Amino acid sequence: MKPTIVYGIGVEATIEVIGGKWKPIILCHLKHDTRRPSELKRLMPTITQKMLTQQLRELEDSGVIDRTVYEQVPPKVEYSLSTYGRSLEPVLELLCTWGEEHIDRRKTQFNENIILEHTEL
Amino acid sequence: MKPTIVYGIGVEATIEVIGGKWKPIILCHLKHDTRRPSELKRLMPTITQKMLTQQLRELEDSGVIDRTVYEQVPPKVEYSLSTYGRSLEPVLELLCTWGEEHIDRRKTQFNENIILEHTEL
DNA sequence: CAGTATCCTTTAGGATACTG
DNA sequence: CAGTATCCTAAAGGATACTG
Repeated sequence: MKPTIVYGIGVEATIEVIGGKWKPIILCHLKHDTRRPSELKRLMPTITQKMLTQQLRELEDSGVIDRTVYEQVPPKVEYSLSTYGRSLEPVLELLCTWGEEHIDRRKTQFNENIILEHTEL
Repeated sequence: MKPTIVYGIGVEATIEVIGGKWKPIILCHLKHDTRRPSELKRLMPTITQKMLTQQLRELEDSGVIDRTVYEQVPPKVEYSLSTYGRSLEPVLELLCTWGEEHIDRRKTQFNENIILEHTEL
């Protein structure tokens, strides 16, 4: 018999899947495109190799991303949202756009110096 | 001159405001209702007094919730989404519903024993 | 290029006791 | 009731070196 898990509200289950410092960012970068680890590293210059791999494994274990390995030398790997992971697209979209609007607000209301690099690789 | 802050993608700014273990849960409980600290504590039995106060302060500092103090004995305090915080409502709504659907999936696809207490106080 | 393994630091989070 | 203050632990995260 499996243990019983109790949640008080739906968002608790969401946090378990996409919570943390890096997962939402990784997922947003996979939102429209398949990405290689080296691309993700360039998109997130401050993430360490260890954290990148670790977070990608956890997202894979949760079933929201797919890992595709091309058997060649040098190795090539691609990550993408899984079929199930695509159900997160609306969530990720809102998380991104709210942040963009929040940045605008901080610029205009509070005169903060903020740069949003909308990197295209 | 204020320092320059650099973001790679919008969601990074969102995480700074609603990231962490407790903030999304607190905000979801404030999504439709004004709540007293004691109510929040009952809705989140596993949060400690310290974390509750701390997270509420941070949300207040970010400008997404309001704190209303009624000058009476015993003291009465109420927290609610601020005008600006209400811009988060669509985000919070999606975070909740995605979690609910994720729980359903885990129940039906993987036969996990999960209880979602949709507590009404 | 993609990933492991090890060790280390930081910080998020918790237990407990106390106050107006 | 709402909140502080102190101390402590666990977990998240990072630096570095190495491998197929």
